[in-house]
Amino acid sequence: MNLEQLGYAVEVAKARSFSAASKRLFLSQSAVSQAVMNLEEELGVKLYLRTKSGASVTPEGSLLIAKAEEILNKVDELKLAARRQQGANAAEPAE
Amino acid sequence: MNLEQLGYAVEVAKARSFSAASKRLFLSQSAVSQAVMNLEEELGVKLYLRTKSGASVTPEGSLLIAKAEEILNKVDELKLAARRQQGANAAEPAE
DNA sequence: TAAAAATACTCCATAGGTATTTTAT
DNA sequence: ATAAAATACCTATGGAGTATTTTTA
Repeated sequence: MNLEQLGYAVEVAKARSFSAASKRLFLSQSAVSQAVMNLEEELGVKLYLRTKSGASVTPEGSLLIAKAEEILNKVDELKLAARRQQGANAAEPAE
Repeated sequence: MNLEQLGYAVEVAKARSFSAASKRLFLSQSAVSQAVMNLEEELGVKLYLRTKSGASVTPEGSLLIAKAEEILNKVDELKLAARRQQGANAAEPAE
């Protein structure tokens, strides 16, 4: 499992389509498909129902997608906190 | 940034040493050193003070390490939730 | 049959290993 | 001098691309 996979999975859920998600992510459809498939395989859970008109999140998937979003939010928090630390250090040269 | 890096960083913080952490993680000292250095570079924050007797978390690092642990906990939650979904599906063959 | 998704390859980036060098007591 | 960490270099794995095939409404 990795953070990219989680991000792609969340984007597919939002876009309700692999190809649409891949455009939003500036990736190929194949990259998104493979990444999400690997994630599904690793988790042992089918996250989406694939249809001609796109992809819809399965009932089992929705909980997991929600948790993936929480993780990604925490990662953003971490990055923001790091940037604040940087700034704090730069502002206090001699401590 | 990736989840392995965060895991290594947390382990180094706990072990207060790169080489000790690498043993716990069943990795080489070099792998842990490189991974954590890359993380520090990406975040722009020095997470540890390196000394002969090991590594201690910097004041700026401690907040970030705590956030890393939160992320890893959420990831564990996700994995657990996935396992529960698997079991639930297996138990309900025809729905 | 036409859209969306999956597959088959190829290439490249990077994670991790071993061996070695640098650093700090 | 020595223990810990950093660096150099190499290999293998896997992520992403293009081209193609398979699926399904």
